Amino acid sequence: MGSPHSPNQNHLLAALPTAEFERLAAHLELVPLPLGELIYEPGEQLQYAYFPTTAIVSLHYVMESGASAETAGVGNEGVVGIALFMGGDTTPSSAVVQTAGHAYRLAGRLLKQEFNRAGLTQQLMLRYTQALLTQMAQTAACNRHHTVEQQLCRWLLLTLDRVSSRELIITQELVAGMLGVRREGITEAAGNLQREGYIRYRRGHIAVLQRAGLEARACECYAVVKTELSRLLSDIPQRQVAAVVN
Amino acid sequence: MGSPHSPNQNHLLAALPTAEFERLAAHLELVPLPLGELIYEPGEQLQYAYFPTTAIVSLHYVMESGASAETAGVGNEGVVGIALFMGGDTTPSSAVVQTAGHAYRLAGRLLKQEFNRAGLTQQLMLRYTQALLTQMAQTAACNRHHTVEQQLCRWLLLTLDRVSSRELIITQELVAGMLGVRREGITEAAGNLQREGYIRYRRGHIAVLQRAGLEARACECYAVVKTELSRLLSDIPQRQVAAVVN
DNA sequence: CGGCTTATGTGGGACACCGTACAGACACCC
DNA sequence: GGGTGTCTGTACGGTGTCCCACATAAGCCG
Repeated sequence: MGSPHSPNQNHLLAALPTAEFERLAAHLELVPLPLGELIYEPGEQLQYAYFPTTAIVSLHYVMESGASAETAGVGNEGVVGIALFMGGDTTPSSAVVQTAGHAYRLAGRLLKQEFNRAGLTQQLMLRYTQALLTQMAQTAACNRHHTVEQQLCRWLLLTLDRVSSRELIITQELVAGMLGVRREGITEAAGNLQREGYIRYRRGHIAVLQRAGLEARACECYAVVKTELSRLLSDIPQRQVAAVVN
Repeated sequence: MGSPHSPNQNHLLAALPTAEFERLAAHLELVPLPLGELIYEPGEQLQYAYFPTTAIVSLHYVMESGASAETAGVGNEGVVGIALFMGGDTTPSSAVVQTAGHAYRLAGRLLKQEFNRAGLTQQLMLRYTQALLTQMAQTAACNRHHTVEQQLCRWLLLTLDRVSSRELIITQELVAGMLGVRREGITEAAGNLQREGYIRYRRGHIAVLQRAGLEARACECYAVVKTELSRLLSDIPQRQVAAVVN
């Protein structure tokens, strides 16, 4: 079978009540997001919100020195472009595609319109935003106190949760860029994890063999982010539609 | 003269249109916030939102190891307890009074009610939340890349902007706790700044003599947070009223 | 298949920060 | 006014990460 795309692959869209979803559905546009694509730059007026299905987008800040750091990631659990309904219309950070895939995009005006109807869409967007806030706060604490290896484990787990496969297509160089550390630091940490048999990698590919191993090595931050996300969004019933198998 | 408290000392409350302010005013309760008071703990169901006037509250996360780090600070520019209207009702972080002073507190139910009227209160709260998000994202990047001295300068400036005096009442030990670094690191950095003549300190007091010096030594993060806050909130007209003496 | 680009592995020296330990000094309170 | 608890200054070795340089190897493409 091919790859039947559906908005329901995005958890937020899948959770919208039928009436609200119907209003948006016609305007959802499936777009491919190639690795490295810049979705928005600092200060740029956002035009669209993106609901990733298979793609993963990294929100990160680039410093004057050129150094950068990811502050949060967005996959099929969320939406890129919260500034649209929060009222700022832009942010000082940028959004870059970290894992190639697809997303449904929606004109900012329409999302804002639906948000202002104060229905479940609004509630969902606000709750997701709070989860994002937690992710950023946790990243801040994690950057302060945890080792590169712990952070790598956290990052791998969070990324893994957003893709259907157990293999990530990304180079160590790019991972280093995400975490804001040296490439060699990733090489060393990944080497340790491979020696333990938790992962196996080759040029541009990282396969996770033992999730449990990574979870044991990761810092608490992974669990905190994960738990908070499900706490905030899980009690909202998913609109049940024929499950789309990918 | 004494110290005439007024809700208008808090920028958010001061920006509410008359009608909306009037609905809340009767329920605003002035409370003293002593240094170190725990406003809420991780996972605790919030009861009140706090609008600081002279107090400063630190949002921070305490790790399993006992180490901790501030993820954002809230002073007279903001509100403590955004989880109330974001829908989560609680957060994994805690809120502690970093500078003693006062705040107006408001029952969570009432804030949420007013928020749901979808007037300017909602818009203000959302915009402030976005500013808070930026602050957390910036803290994450800052923790990754900048030195203790740079971060101390950023922290001093942000704190200074929230108080009326140029002197902060806080020990180096507590500052270290905020930034999540060793106390000795602060001693050393503060020593440098004092030698340059930018600040002068004695047990539990830090006086800023040359703001410009601190600004030159601080990382860009201070300016980013500051600029974003004013971008998001400055274009909202402040309600001009006769100062209310309480 | 052979060459070239790009990713990964390794090592050495530098530096910032940590952990610990302890000495001095200030401010408060009895 | 003297004791006492707390805050601040200083020093030491240890460690994690950075910066730089270069070796090796994998995959792509002609």
